[in-house]
Amino acid sequence: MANSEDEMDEDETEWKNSFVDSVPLSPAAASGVNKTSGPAHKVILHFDLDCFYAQVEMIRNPALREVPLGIQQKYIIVTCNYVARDQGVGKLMSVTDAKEKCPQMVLVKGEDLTHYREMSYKLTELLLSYCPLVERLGFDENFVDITQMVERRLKETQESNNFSFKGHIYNPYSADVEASDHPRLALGSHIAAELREAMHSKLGLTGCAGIATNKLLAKLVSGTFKPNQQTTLLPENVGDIMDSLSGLRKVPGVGHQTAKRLKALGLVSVKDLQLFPLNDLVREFGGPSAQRLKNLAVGVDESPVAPTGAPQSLSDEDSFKKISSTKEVLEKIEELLISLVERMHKDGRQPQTFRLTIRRYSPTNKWFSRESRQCPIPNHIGQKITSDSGDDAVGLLVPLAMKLYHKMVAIGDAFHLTLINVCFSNLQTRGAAVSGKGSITSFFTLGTCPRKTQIFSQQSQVAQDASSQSVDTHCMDLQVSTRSVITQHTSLTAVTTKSPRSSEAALHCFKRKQSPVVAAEDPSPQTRSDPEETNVMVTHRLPPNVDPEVFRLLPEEIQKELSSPAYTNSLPSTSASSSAVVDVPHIRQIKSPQSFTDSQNIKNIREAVNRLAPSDRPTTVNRHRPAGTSEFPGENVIEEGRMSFPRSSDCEFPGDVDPKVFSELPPDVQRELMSEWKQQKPVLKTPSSRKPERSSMAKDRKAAGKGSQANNLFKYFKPG
DNA sequence: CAGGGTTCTT
DNA sequence: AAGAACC
Repeated sequence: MANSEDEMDEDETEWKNSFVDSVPLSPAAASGVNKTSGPAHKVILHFDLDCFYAQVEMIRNPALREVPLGIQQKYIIVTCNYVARDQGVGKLMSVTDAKEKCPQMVLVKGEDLTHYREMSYKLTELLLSYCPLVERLGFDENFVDITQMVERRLKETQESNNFSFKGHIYNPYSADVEASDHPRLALGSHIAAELREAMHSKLGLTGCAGIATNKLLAKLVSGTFKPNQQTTLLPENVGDIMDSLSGLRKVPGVGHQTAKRLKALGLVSVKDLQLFPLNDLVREFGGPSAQRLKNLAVGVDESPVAPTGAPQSLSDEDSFKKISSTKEVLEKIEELLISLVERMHKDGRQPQTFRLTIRRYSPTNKWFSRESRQCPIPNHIGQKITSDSGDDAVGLLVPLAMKLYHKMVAIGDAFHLTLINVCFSNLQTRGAAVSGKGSITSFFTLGTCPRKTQIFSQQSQVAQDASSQSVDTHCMDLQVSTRSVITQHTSLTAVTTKSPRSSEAALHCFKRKQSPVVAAEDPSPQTRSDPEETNVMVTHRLPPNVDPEVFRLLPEEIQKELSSPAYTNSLPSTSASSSAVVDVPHIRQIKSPQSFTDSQNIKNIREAVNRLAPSDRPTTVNRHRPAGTSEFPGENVIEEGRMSFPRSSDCEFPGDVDPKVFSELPPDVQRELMSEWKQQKPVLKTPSSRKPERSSMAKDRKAAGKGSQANNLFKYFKPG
C-alpha cells in the first residue's frame, strides 16, 4: 500500500485510471473515486459454461446426461460431465487414467469443434442481444460490461429501494452485507441471473457467473461456486479473494513464463508480488508490464471489455504421433485445407494471408514450439475461396502450402512432424469500411457482408428464434444410440458422434437462407433446421452416401455426373474393389477440383501456380523439370490422367497419382515425391497398398468425429 | 504438457 | 515469425 502511493506519484495518469475502479488496498483512493462524474465503478459479468463440450454433447444426446461422459481428443479427456467427475475423472486426464477411475465412462470424440464453435457463438449472440459489450474468452467464457444496463435500472428502481443479491456473495464472513450499500453490484447480480436463465431457456446451457467491478475480479469470483451458480464480489472483499489464490500462476494474465520469471525474483505468492518494489519489477519486465502485474496482484484491472466481433483468423489443425513422408504431409495439408476453406467460404470474408505451422518432434528440450511460415494469398485464389464452392481454392492452396512447408523442411531432410496447422488471417470484409479490431459494428450492419460473416448480426433474432424451443429438440440421433451403448455395458464405449458432414454447421442459423435445397425442402420454417436432420432429408435424393452439403455446392453438371450410375459404379473403394458402397470420404474428394474441372480451368490453375512462384525460383511445371524424373508434357498427361487412369507401367510416374494435382506442385516437391515413389516401386496403385503406411493414423484420425476426409489420397491414387 | 483453437505482444 | 496468454 505504501507502494501504491509511491507509484501514483510516479505515474499520474496510469493510476488515476486504476483507482476509478475502487481499489481495495487503497482506502484513500476508493473513497475519492465516487466523486468523479460518470459511473464510479463498472459492473462486469463473467460467464463460464459448465464442462462446455460435454454439455453440448448432452444437448445433442440427452441420454448422455445420465452416464459418466468424457470428451476425448486424441489420447486425453479434455472435459467430462459431472457424473464422471463424481467418479474422479478430471479435465485433461489421459484416457487411460480416466478408464481406471471410471471404466463405464462413455467417450465422445471431440476433435471436430464444429458443434462447440456453433454453440459458443450462439451464446455470445444471445448475450449481445442484451448488451453490446461482450468479449469472448475461448469458446466457453464471455465477459459482459453491463454498467450501462445497471445505471439505467438504477434510475428506474430509484424509488423502491429494495435491493437484494441473487446468488452467492463472495465473502461469507463479512459482517452485515447490505445490498443497499452496493446497489450496482446487487442489480448486476440480478442481471446475471436473468442472463443465465436466458442461456438455459434459449440454448439449454448452464454455467457460472461472476459479478464484480472489473474483468479480473469477475473471472476470479465466477468459479467460487461451481456448477451452475453465480457469485458476487464486493469491493471490501477484493483483498480476500486475491489472498486466497494459491500462487501467482492463478492470476489471469500470469502465464507459465511470467510465473517463472517472477519466481526467479523470489516471488511465488500474490502477496509477494504485492509487496515487491515496483522499480525492481520494472527492471525485469519493463514499465507497462510491471505496472500491469502489480495491478493484477491487488485486483486492479482497467482493461475494458473489448467486443470480440467476428474472428480475426480461422485455422484448422491436427496432431498425430508422427508424419515423416512428404506424401503424408501433402495429404494432411489437403485434408485440413478442405475443411478450412469450407469454413472460410461460409464466413464470407476473404483471407489475405495464409500460414502453415508445424511442430516437429524432438526428444530433447522443447517438445513445444512450433514453426510457421506465411505468405500473402494471391487475389484470384482468395476470390475462389469466397465465390466458388471453394474446391478450386484447395487445389491452388495445396501447392502454396507445400512451398511454405519447404521453407521450413528442406527437400532432402529427414523430419518427424507431430502437428500441422493451416490458418487464414487478415480477413477482409467485402465492401465495408472495416477499421481495426473492435469495429464489430460492420457485422451488425446487415448487407455489408456478402455471406454469413455477420456472426453477430441478427442478434435479437437469434435469441428470439431459439426461445421457447427447448433446445434439446434438436438433439440428433447418434449413429450408436446411447441406449444400446449403455445396455451393452461394455467398458468404456467410444461413441463417435456422426456428424454427417455439415461442417458448415457453423452459423447454421443462416444456413437456410443460402441453401436452396434445404429451403425448398423444409416444410416448417418454424422448426429448427438441424443440420443432421437436414442432411437426412436431402440424402435420400442423392447417390448413396454423398454428402448433401458438398453435393449441393457442386455445379449442376457435376451433380448430374455424380448421380449417374456410370460414375457411381466406377467409384473407388478402400478395402476392396468389390465394394459397391461408396463411403463418404470417397465422395468427398469428388468435390475437389482435380477430378472435375475442365481443361480450361487447368490452364488457369497452371497460370495461377506460375504466378504464385516467388521470384526466387521458377515453378513452371513444364520447364525445369528435375533431371531423372519422367517428362510428361503437361496438357497431355493431364488430359490422359483425367480421362483414363494411366497404369503404373505406362511410365515412371505412378499411375495412381492424379497428374493434375501433381503438376500443380512446385517442381522440387514433385521431385521428392517421385523419388519416394521410385523407392517403393512395386507398391503403387491399389489403395490397399497404402493402408499400411497410414495405418498408424488410420484409427485415431479425425475421421471418426468428422465423418469425412479419410482417404483423401484417393485423389492422388485412383482405382486401378 | 496434453488438444484445437484464438488473440495479442515482441 | 515467434512467444505468450487464455480456454
